[in-house]
Amino acid sequence: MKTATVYDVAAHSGVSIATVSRVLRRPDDVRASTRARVLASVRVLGYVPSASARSLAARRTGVIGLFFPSIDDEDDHAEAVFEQDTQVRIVVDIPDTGEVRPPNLYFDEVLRGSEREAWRHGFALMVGVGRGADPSAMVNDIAGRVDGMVVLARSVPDELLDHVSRRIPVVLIAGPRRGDDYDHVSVSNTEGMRALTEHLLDRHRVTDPVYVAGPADSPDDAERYRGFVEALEAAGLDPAGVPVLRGNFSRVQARTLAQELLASGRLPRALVCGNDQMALGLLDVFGPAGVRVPEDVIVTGFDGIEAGRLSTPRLSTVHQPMVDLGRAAMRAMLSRLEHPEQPPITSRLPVKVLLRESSEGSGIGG
Amino acid sequence: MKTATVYDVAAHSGVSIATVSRVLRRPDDVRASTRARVLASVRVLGYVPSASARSLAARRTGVIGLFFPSIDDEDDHAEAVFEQDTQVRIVVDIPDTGEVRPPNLYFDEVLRGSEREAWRHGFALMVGVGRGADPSAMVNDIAGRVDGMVVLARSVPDELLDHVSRRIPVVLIAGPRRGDDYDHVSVSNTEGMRALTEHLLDRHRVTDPVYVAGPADSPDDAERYRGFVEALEAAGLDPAGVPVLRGNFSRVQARTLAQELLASGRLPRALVCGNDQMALGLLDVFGPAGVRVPEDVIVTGFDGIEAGRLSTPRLSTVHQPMVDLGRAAMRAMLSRLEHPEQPPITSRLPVKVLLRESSEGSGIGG
DNA sequence: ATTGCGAATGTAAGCGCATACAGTGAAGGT
DNA sequence: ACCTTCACTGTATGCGCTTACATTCGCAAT
Repeated sequence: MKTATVYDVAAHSGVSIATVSRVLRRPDDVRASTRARVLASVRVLGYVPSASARSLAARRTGVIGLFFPSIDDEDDHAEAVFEQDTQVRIVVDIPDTGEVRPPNLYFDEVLRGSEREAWRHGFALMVGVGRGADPSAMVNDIAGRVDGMVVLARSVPDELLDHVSRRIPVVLIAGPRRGDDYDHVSVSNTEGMRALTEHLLDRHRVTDPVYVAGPADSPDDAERYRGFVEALEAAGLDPAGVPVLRGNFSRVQARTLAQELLASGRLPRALVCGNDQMALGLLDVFGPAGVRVPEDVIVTGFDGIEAGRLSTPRLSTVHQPMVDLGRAAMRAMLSRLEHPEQPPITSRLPVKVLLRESSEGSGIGG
Repeated sequence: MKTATVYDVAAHSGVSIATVSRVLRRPDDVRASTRARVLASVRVLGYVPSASARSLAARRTGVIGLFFPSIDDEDDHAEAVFEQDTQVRIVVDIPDTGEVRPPNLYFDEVLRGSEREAWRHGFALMVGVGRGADPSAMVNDIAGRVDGMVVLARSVPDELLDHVSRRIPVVLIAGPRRGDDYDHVSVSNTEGMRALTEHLLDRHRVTDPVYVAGPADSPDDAERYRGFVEALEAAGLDPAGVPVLRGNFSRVQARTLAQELLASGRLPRALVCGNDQMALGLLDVFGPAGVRVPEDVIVTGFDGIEAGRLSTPRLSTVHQPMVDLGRAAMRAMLSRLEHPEQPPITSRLPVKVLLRESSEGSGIGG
């Protein structure tokens, strides 16, 4: 059975294809009786309009693309599951502090926000996750299918971005600004970290904080570090005298840092981490080692991931509004599609400093 | 600047549009020198092929649709955030046991699995989340854009499903089988629950388990309950004599159940819950009330969500391979697209019983 | 130099729809 | 009775690409 087209519906209900099209797109332009007849045919024939044809004719697709970089490199362990013979396995699951699954909530939330905002405005969402070294094929593919594309962080090389942006508008989420040609949505990294650090300096009289940095090429981390430095300066401390531990945003690697720190024998009063994962990595080591948090050392993170809310002690951190990031990006895109000529807009979403037990002790109240 | 088309590229590089098309689709059919010339033009002109036109001409879109029901009805609280004046707010975040954000990890993971499998096979993914009462517009819209559609649980009414399935193949995830016309992927709910319950009955000599059920119309819960009953029967217990507490899968409501249970003064040896959320709700109440888990009462869940791995005590549960569910669904779809005539296939993914402290005590070892 | 033949390229016909424009008919005006 | 007007419907074109088929080219074999 071939799938039905406008022609089939038109023939079946005795009208022209133009009328069928009108019934679907602008029902009020068609007499009620005609409309009913056509809709009946649609039903009978199981007609679903081809979006390809429509997009081609209408010169717009009604789809927005969303492109993420990939963090979870768990990848190809997977085949085995499908060949399994038993339907149930029983496993005694011992506690461990490692990450069992990659905490990708970040993307998930951005996705959720975007998806919602897109549909609200009549757009569908197409998602792509960049894996491996060369996202260009995928990005190009998506770019050809959509009216606009939202790109996370630095998941796409500049050159490629320039290329696709000649066809469709591009909105960037987080990461650095690229030139000044794209709309850009991000969070107040600097302000958030500054506020958190100032809190430690002012309320807790910390005089020797140490910054636990992310990868050197992370623009987010750079912004956060800047906030840290600003707080130091505002408090009259010399940033040059404050040590920085170089991490890579990963929990595992942060454990190593913690061990080195313990081995060195000199613990600062506070460890300010560039993200939550690293902070959790420190906690993983300090707890068993008998180092009390926050009595012996204050630990703070950045991101506001769920795991930080469930850790012991719970993690003081700066919460980023991920869902809102997605929504804001989508709004920027919609605005851009409506007003193609408006100058690029940059928006910063506010963050929230969450003071919890890893800095405040159990007696809450900064 | 109009966006470039094949015609522009063809003119620019002095070939016909057919050759341009070949360079992009079947590069080997074109002489290397010509190919290079065309690619150069592509680059210069910023040409990105229109997927609409291609899909129309090729009679396939290269996109698979994925449709979820919505659980998070947090929805429209949201506007305020964008109007905020301050970039940072400082909040003393006191601990609470409630769910701060909806644990939608379920979908997230299915999505991740699907997305990955789709791209691996050269398909893009379009996602839709059904909100509100009438998903038909959205489903129809998606159906017109894709080569096949994966639908979660009972998010789409049968009638609509039948309609779109006349145009494209449909694969169902979880939920009940619909007729016998669709490919269907689910997990071993019954077997998993049976194995878990048998463990309690056999190893822990539980003789009076109580089942905490989900909503009466949940087919998943029904399957799980069946597993529970089978275990009882296998152990020679009469299922009719075993009480069932009716929950609704929510954590909040489960707390109420727990309180009623405490008020009644009669705690069974084990509470077997239809999902993790409810089990966590019970723990929320038992802990503060001084009821020890598992010493006073064993609590188990179902799903294997992250929160159950981070609770105190950690939750014994049956873990569903969500990512694999997504992948399996996508595989079923790809197989269907390749062999449209093959009879509908049903596949069940294995589950994993995770024994943790909410049933085993701290001295691990069943 | 011809012939033959595969490789490379061009020609042209849609794919299914939206939409500008033209046509039709009935109602209203004179 | 004739002209407008308006509401509705039909006709015809093209969106940008793929692909069957026709054509031409390069070059080895004759």
